[in-house]
Amino acid sequence: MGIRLLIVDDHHVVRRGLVFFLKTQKDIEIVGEAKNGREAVNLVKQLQPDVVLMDLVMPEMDGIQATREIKQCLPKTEIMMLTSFSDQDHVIPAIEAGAAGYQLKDIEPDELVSSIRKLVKGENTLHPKVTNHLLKRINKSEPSPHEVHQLTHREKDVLLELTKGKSNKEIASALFITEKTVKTHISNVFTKLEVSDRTQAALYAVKHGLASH
Amino acid sequence: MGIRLLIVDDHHVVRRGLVFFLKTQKDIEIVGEAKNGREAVNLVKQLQPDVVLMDLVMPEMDGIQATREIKQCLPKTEIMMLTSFSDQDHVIPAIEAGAAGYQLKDIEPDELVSSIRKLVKGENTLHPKVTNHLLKRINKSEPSPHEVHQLTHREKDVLLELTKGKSNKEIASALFITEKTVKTHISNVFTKLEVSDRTQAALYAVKHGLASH
DNA sequence: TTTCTTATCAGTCAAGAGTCTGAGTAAGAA
DNA sequence: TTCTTACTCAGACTCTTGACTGATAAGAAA
Repeated sequence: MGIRLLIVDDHHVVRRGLVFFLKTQKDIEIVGEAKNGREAVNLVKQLQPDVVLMDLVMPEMDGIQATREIKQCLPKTEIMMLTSFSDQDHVIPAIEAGAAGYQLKDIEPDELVSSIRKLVKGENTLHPKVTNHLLKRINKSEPSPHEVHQLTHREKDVLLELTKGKSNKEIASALFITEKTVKTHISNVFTKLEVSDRTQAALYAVKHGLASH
Repeated sequence: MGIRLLIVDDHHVVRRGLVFFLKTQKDIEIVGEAKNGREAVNLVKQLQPDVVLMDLVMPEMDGIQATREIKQCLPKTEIMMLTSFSDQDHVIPAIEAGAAGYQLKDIEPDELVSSIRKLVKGENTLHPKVTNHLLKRINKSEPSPHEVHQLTHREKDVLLELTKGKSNKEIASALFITEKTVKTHISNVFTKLEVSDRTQAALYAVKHGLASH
């Protein structure tokens, strides 16, 4: 019996490439392809593959959210992240969402295959860079870069305007409130995000995908 | 005689995928692979391929710079950009650098092949989204988003520190100059980038890939 | 040589940013 | 009802920013 695999990537050429290569492996059976997270979730429910090869950044729904939903419905499905991002801000949420593997796209194809095989045996395979981040994370036991989610609705509104490069006065008139109120919200945002000025807040926001980078 | 093709992409799986697929095409001969711009330039000089399939974002040297250098040495080499970025800030410089084709990675593989064939016949093939940008660009004839390149070396240094969220004082001690000098540089950066404060400058920098986003 | 560019620094000044304290209102939870 | 949270606003105060003017020195280009 082969490994039933679902491929998820928004780029057609990448999917086609993976299919072409993985088809040469006798013990792997590609049961389907999806071009975004939403499609992936639906197809997983329908096809119940053993392993999902999941891209991270995709339109409609990203790989993190898709992983979360898949692990909720069908927790025995193994998710292997395959992406080009190796920074903490992508790695940690992916692992937290339930990905059992995390490989970078510069991986040797042969290694990719062997890590897929390890995955079904219950072994987790992470790229060295990724492992590094995890260790750092555990050692420091950071409060997690999720402060954005602790922002209130209004604070997010203000932050969004801020990331457009607007001044307090401009934000005030955009949201129909006074400059004083804007200042209050912004101060709160700063403490929640643990930054000390608007530039840092704006950079934080675009880095963590809050703004329309 | 087949089309001699060089594949340039920093992701191994992408390269492998393209090779696997393109090998099925009888009139295409893959003469080599490169994993960054610098390798690409060297290999082009050595192998003299007809067409280069070029990724945009790569370590060491990006696709734009590589295209520029290749077109300078061997102008008859046709460059096809194959990337996932369809925004103006990537498209325009690529075209200006001398790329004759620009396709997105979500292209149908068959279409990719046919656009490669068109390329050697001298026909330019651009993705519809890309064409759109070009038309807009011509109509508006914008001053071009290239102000970054007009920055002096020192101004770039300062801007880089700025995009780390540092204050003028912090930038000053990081670069071993006074705060006054930092202010001077920053003011110059603002006028060149046509922004009015540091937040906008920082956002501009990360958007245009100057910082280590 | 002269001119231009770049990098350095200073002084002044107005405006903006950010903090702190305090306070009123509305909605929802306990 | 009471308590809490979110949103709103104000005054006072400090510090940072950014513009403007002007100056010096080194090096490249004309």
